Amino acid sequence: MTKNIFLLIGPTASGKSNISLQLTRDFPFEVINADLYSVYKGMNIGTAKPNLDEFSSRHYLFNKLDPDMNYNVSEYCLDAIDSIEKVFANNKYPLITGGSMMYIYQLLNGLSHDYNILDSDKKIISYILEKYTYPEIYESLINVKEISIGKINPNDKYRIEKLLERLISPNNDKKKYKGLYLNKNISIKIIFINICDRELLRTNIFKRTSHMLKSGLIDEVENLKQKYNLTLENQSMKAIGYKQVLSYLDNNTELVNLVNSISLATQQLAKRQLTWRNKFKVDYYHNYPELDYKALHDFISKSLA
RNA sequence: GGCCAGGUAGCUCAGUCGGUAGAGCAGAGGACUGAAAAUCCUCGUGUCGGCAGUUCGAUUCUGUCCCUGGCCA
Repeated sequence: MTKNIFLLIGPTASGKSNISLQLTRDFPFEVINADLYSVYKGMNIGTAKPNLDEFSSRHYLFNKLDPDMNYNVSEYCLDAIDSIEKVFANNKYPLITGGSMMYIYQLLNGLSHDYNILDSDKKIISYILEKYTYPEIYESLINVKEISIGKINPNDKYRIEKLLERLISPNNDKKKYKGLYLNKNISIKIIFINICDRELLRTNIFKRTSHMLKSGLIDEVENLKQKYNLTLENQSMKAIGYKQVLSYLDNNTELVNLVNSISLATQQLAKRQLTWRNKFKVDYYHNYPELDYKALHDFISKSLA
């Protein structure tokens, strides 16, 4: 028997959660979260986390970590595989839902290396980063055969730092996780929520942001900050909504500016998430704002037949 | 009403010693292997407030009018 896995992916604020709630009522699905920040406990308003009680089935990888913990793609892939196996063991189909596109992409396509960064390595890296400019480091890495510089731009500080980590870390050549696509027994169907009206999405993001603030986002952040002693340095606090509220609490700027800065960052995120559609083998486009549920329902019924 | 400062890209502003102009932000498109809600790449024609004058040529100088802000009455 072929094992079916469905992915419901798309930009933030496009309605993924509602659709997935509806789908768990109509199909034998169990939802596996693919939103990085919904993995964290207590981050509810700002991540627009669905009300988990409403799922008519079990759900996975929500509220798994405390907000002072770290997470990464590698851990996510292992957790997601584990969850997928549990869903199949339960005779249901996994519905992987979320917008952390790189996590989803690597879950499908695999990770090529296994490496761990030691604290002593981090010190070396930060020393290098202080001493040289990014283009200088880039130049020095071009001919290093252990790593591939690929399409990385000399100004891309994030990726250059990652290259250094990979180079300096031990065990950096073992195959680690090969990706769902290499498993011949499973059939993957990708449903992508495509945005046909960006302007409307923008309006709705602004409304949603205002609503989040009315619903107590500031209190949510303040409570988490106190409970876990969080700062902008914590991985969880890099989330849109959370980082802006943290600096709002520090600087006491106007509330209007807070709404605007969160909305803007969210809109820009949505655009980047949309661009990922170029890299996925999409089986079905669910068009926003129409979101024709009947057509989606038919597509899934056919896929399961 | 008088004086001063401004009116240049959707926004904030540079600039042109006279040869029709460029940054940041916004916006559009794109890339994406471990902190990715991150990071980075590409894309700039706009009556340079209106009209007139000087000039081969004015967004730039001059005059005048309009608008905005400030100060003084």
